[in-house]
Order: sequence, then structure tokens, then C-alpha cells
Amino acid sequence: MGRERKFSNDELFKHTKELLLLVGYEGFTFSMLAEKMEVSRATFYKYFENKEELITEFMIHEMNEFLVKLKKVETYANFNEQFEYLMDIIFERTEIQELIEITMQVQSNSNNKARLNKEQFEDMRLNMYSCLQSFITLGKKEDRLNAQVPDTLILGFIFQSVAIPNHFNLPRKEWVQSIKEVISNGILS
Amino acid sequence: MGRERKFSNDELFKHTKELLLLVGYEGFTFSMLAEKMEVSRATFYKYFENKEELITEFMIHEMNEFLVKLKKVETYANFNEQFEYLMDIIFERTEIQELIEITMQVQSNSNNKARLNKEQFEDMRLNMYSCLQSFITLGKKEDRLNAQVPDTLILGFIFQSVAIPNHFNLPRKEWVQSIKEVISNGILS
DNA sequence: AAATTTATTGACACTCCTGTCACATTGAAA
DNA sequence: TTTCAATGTGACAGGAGTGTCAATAAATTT
Repeated sequence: MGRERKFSNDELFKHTKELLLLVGYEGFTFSMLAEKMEVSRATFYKYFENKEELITEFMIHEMNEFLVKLKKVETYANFNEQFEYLMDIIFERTEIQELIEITMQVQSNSNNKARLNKEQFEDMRLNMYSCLQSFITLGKKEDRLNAQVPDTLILGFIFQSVAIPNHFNLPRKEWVQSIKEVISNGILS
Repeated sequence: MGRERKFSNDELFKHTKELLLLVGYEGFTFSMLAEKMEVSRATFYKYFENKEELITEFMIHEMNEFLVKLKKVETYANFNEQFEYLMDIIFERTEIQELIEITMQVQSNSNNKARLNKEQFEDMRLNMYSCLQSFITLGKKEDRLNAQVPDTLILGFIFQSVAIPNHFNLPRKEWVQSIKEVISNGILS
């Protein structure tokens, strides 16, 4: 019962994401979002106490979508297939890493909802890492990964690689293929 | 003649850098800088029209320091030595990449000094790339670099690697060594 | 010591964002 | 048709940053 909403949660999060990637956490304001969505700014306060709460809630939503896909990595039997699949989903959501860094900037001082959201998000992030840890462990067990290299560095390389600017706009397929090649065997011939 | 300045340019840029890395471009304000430096906010307006002008000027200063070091790469005769030297200076100034990205956010609409500064900075950035291009070309000529990999990706890998978060705080020397190893030969064994 | 020059500052007016609230709107239930 | 609960909005007060300027402070020159 009651009035119909002017926008769905999906729409809200879609615009939030675009704005966040455009202007960053500090630059993000309810005013901009309201203008973008053609809605009164006051409306948001019916759903969120403040921008921290909106952004942390958005990030949980975003991370959830990513985790669902990431979990499927376990269904692949060997390291090679897991690696292929992992690169695919990472390059399908190149912005996840950037969004994680933005969320790190959220300061939640008091005992509010944003604080709880941040804690939940932290749990999800660790969940993500543990999922990836299994991947690394398998790779080292199968003797496919260089055991000398710290696990955290292997993951770091994989995740950072999506952030490399493709200045010359090489075709996506070729670009991703090259990145896989370099991550696998390095830049030396 | 006249009164003595309360702070040097070096001090100003030092604090600007710290603040920028802490709060990002959008979060940076003259108020914060003034408080940090224990100076009146109004003082800055004697030297800069606005924050865009300060930040672009700072970036030129920063890039200059980096370019001076980078130019020396040409004094090394072969690829191996150039590679070693390059990694050293990049890890000595791990923040240069981050600062470049921050500067990209500066919007200089009108025909002001910030606009000119941005253009000058862009020149320096291209200068940087051309310097690195020589390094790549030498590497491919000496048949040390994988000729299949796009040049821009090789540089991207090297520069992005400094941004990989060292979550477990592995000792710097070991960390850099591992990164060199992965850049060179990849994560596979 | 007075004049001159340069640096610094507090205060003011302006703009933009925030959080709130009473009031308006809408759609479904009674 | 009336009622009512959920949704949406304009307006207001408060806070923070901006850019400016007249006044003040400190060095140097005369």
C-alpha cells in the first residue's frame, strides 16, 4: 500500500556507482545524485541517514554481486580453468577494485548504521580474499604458481592489472589476452 | 626587501603533497592546508588564484623532480641496468603515479593560469613516456623484452606495481625484489 | 627614525552542502 | 468515497569553503 516509488534500488545504485567513479568519495553529494535522478534531494533522507550510509549500502550490494560470481571459481577443477575464469570475471567488473578503495575512505565515527555496514563490508572483503586464497593454494600445490612469490603479491598483480590504462584503446580481447600473458610469464622474452 | 616569508615553497609543496595523498583532490581545501601549516588561509591567495593553480603548480614541481631522475636512465648502457635503475627510482617515489591521477581530476575551465599549468604538465607527462619508450625499444632490440606485448602494457605493469598494497607489510627490500621477479617472469613457475 | 615594500591576517559576503520538518501527493484498503 | 500509510518536496537553519580587501606587521632602504 501507499504511493509508488519514483525509482528502484537498482536505479539508485546504478547512478550512485556512476557518480562515485566520476567524482570520487569526497566529491559525491546528495545534490548531484538528486539532479542526476531528477528527484528531490530530501527524498534520499527517507532511505538513508547520510551519504556514508548510502555508499556503504551500495558497496555491500556491489560486493554481493561480485562474490556470487567469485564463488563459482570453486566449481572449476584445476588451476588453469580457475585462472581463466578469474580473469574473465575481474575484467567483466573492472571497477570493483576502484570501488573498494573508495569505500575505504568512508569514515564512520559514531555507532550508526554506516559503521555496521562497513563492518559487514569488511567481512565480505575477507571472504573474497579467502576465496582467492584457495585459488592460490591450489596453484602452488599443482606447482603451477611460483612458490617464491608472496600470495598477496600474486593477487595484487591480478587485481591491479585491470587498472592499467589502455591509452591506445587496443581491442579489449587482445588487451586482456596480453595481460594474461604478462601476468603469467612476465615482460621478458 | 620587505617582510620575510613564513614558509618556503618546499614546505608548501611538502604539506600539499601529504594532504593530497591523504584526502584526494576533491577533499583538499585551503582551510586544511592553512591549519596544517599554521598560517592564515588568506595568505595562499597572494600566491595562487585558487586551489587548481596551487595543485597544478605543485604537480609541475613534483614531475620535474621525477623527470630529472628519469632522464638519467639514458646514461645506462644496456637494458638490464636501465631496468634496475628504473625500478629503483619508481619505488623511491611510489606516489608519482597516484599524484598524476589526482592531477587528471583538475578541471580548468577558463583561460587561467591553471589551464596553462595543466598543458605544461601534459607536456612533461609525454616527455616521461618518450623517455620510457626508449627504454622499451632498447629492451625489444636487445631481445630481452617479449615483443608480443604492447609497449603501453609493459609500462603500465611497471607503474601499477608500485600501487599494489603491501597488506602484510613484508620488508620493503623483499617486496620490491618479488615485484621485479613477477614483472620479469610472471606468477607461473 | 621615517618611508617604503612585501607578507600576513581577520572579517565579510557569497555559494554550496547538510539534515530536518511540515505539508503535498499518490495509490490501495476500508 | 473516504481513509491512511508510504512517498516526495520546498523551505529553513546551520556549517564549511571561497575569494576579497582594508588593516596590520616586519624587513629594508633612505
